[in-house]
Amino acid sequence: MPRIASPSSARTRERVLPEHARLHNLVLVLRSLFHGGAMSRADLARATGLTRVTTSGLIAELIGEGIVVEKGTRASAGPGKPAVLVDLDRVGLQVVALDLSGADEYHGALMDLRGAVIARRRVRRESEESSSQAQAAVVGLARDLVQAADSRLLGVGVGSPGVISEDGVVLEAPNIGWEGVPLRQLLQDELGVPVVVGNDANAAAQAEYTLGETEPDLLLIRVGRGVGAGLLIRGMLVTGTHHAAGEIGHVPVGEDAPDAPSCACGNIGCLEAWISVPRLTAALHREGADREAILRGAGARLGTVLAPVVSMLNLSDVVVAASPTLFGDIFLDAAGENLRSHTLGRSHAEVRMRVPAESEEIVLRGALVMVLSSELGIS
Amino acid sequence: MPRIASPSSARTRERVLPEHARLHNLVLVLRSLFHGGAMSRADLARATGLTRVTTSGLIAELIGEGIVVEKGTRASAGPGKPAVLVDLDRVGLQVVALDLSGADEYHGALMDLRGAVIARRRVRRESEESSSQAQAAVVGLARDLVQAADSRLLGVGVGSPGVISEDGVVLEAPNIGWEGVPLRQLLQDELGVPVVVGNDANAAAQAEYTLGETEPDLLLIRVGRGVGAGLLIRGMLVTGTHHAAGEIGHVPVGEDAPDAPSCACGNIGCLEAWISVPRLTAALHREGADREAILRGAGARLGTVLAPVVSMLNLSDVVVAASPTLFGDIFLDAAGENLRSHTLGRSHAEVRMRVPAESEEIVLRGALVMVLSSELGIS
DNA sequence: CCTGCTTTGTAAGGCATACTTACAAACATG
DNA sequence: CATGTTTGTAAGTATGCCTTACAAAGCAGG
Repeated sequence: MPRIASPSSARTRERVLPEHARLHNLVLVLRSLFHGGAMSRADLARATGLTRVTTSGLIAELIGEGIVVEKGTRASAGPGKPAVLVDLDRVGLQVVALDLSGADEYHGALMDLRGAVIARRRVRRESEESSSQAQAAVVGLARDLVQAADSRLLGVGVGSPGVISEDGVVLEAPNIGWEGVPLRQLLQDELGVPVVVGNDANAAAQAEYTLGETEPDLLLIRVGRGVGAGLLIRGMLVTGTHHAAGEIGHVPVGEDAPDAPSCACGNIGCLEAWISVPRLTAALHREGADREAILRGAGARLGTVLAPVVSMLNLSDVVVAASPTLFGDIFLDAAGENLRSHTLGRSHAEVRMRVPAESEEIVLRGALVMVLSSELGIS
Repeated sequence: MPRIASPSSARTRERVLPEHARLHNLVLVLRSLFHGGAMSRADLARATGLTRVTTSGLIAELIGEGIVVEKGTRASAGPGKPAVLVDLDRVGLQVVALDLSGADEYHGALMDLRGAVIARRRVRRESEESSSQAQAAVVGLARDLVQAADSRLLGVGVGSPGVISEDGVVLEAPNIGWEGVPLRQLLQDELGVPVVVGNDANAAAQAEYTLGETEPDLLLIRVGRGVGAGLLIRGMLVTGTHHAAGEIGHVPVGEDAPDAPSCACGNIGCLEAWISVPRLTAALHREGADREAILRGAGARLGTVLAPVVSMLNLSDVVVAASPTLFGDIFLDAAGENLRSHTLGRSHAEVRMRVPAESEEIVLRGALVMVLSSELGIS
């Protein structure tokens, strides 16, 4: 069962052989099926531009690999031979998804390609966990879910906080206490299935893009213990020169304000110090706190930091994935207002700020998408 | 003479046929030649991974089209049959490049592929020029230079201020008074050669990337009458949802400062109001002005605006293309200091701020690169 | 009911592309 | 001067998509 080309390998600066063309076209068929749903070979041919003959050949290969299945004939809607529907095996293929970004637990699920959860596990994080203890906990969680699979397992996807290299090495994740942990290799050796590891905010952005209906340029902000962001440009993840794209928690904002908070990093007025969940919660519990004013203020700080980014990238879609109790309409409206007032100029920029659907599961869904992308080329 | 595939057409979501593969490999050969200089067919085969046989075939086609020429045998450096060097016809192929971003003139040049200027023309802009007068002036400038070509002309590249769509329509360019001018189509109809039109800052960024030795992620800031930026991520231009990426002139910064300037757009503290050439010049000529303090202050404003962008994208290379008399070391150091102090956190970010080589000609060189990219796939 | 039309899916043969193998040409070196 | 090395090309093979042709299976109208 050869791994289908990832889209990045198609955009590469390397020579193209006939077999590469076929891989590209296979991915094209898979994408069409994933986003278009069950359809006939003839439908697929029209969707991809390939001929019926070629499409049939590709589908035959995919059926042979167990990725695509026939779904019976379509209730005929006109003249002609009735079509046989084919589709991705959305329930027969399974993926293990891990979300390591929780404040006090590791969360994982066994899912099918629809994102339906077949099994779920949570592992509490110990308060003073060592790096290797954390690794053992994550490996155990993954193994448990891999063993729960009762059908073909495509792979394991992991969304982790921190800075993560392209080959799945966690370069630094202070929240977990990791530094230079080759998590992907480690899990793959332990489990014997393909593993892909990525930053949690990046995973969430990919989930929103692939599973939702969004612009190809998409910014997703995640607020938890820290503040992180995932950014897609033309559907492609922006990783940055040192894999640290999206690390905006320590940009100072309003650092001259009288109430500017000091940050754990030593600076004053870091975005994280204004709006992270612990800091915001603490501010709200202070004596005589004006809840709405505090939330509005926090939202405004986020808007101010995002304004240059949104202007520079000409974004129109900003998603805030965070606990809705804190980051609800008050916060979001303030952020949006401030963002718009700071980006107006003569631009047509109509920035939309919104909350993602099912934000609770968004990192798990992102981990699923990462596997779909690396194993099947779907994005 | 078929137009060679642009790299963007290779990354498309369309089916791949054998001929597309060949086009891709042709581009690969051209890129290797462009960046590697004259070499033998065998060298090229090693550089691209293609076989000598295939490489010879591709080169034969390129020689047939007059894009590549043989440059004689190499002074032998070892045993074996001496190699015949081939190279892009760097002096026999010409390009017309236009820079419309000047404050009081349109500037154009006939160049060879090395960027050497063969002919140069400047057209003064009238102070109260209408849209159609400006169009006529640009068409005349282009025609003049096209007629000056004494060898094969690859095409015409235009770097223009303003917001420009992918198909070369100037959606809005307040400085020139254009709105919805289909400049690419217009010039192509008039001149009968391929034309490509792009934003001036984007052109400059492409010049720096393709002609210099930079990271694939690159931000270039242009300061003139306004402030604009060109951004490359993985060597690909970021255009934004409405083609307005890089329009950062009207992001407010330090708007609460006592000396915050008001902007023509009606807001207060727009970046452009702090650092644009006219505004900065005016500030320096004010009674009792402290030149260094003003320049440092302006630089700091730029650094503050860029900090969220640099953090979000994890950039390491920021280029400032502007008049060196105003935007020299004082300005640049202040910008860099402020940028670093606003992005430090725990990131390894070593942001380098620098001035491009030959910044006077950078838009012309960018226009050249745009033609190379669209006609030959070189980037 | 039957013929004709439409659509689906497959089979056979052709074209394009890159690869492998083989070889001639030209030069350096011992 | 023979040998080995490198370059560049020729001939044949493998892969992949295309075009053309056709069987299968249904609807529609006479």
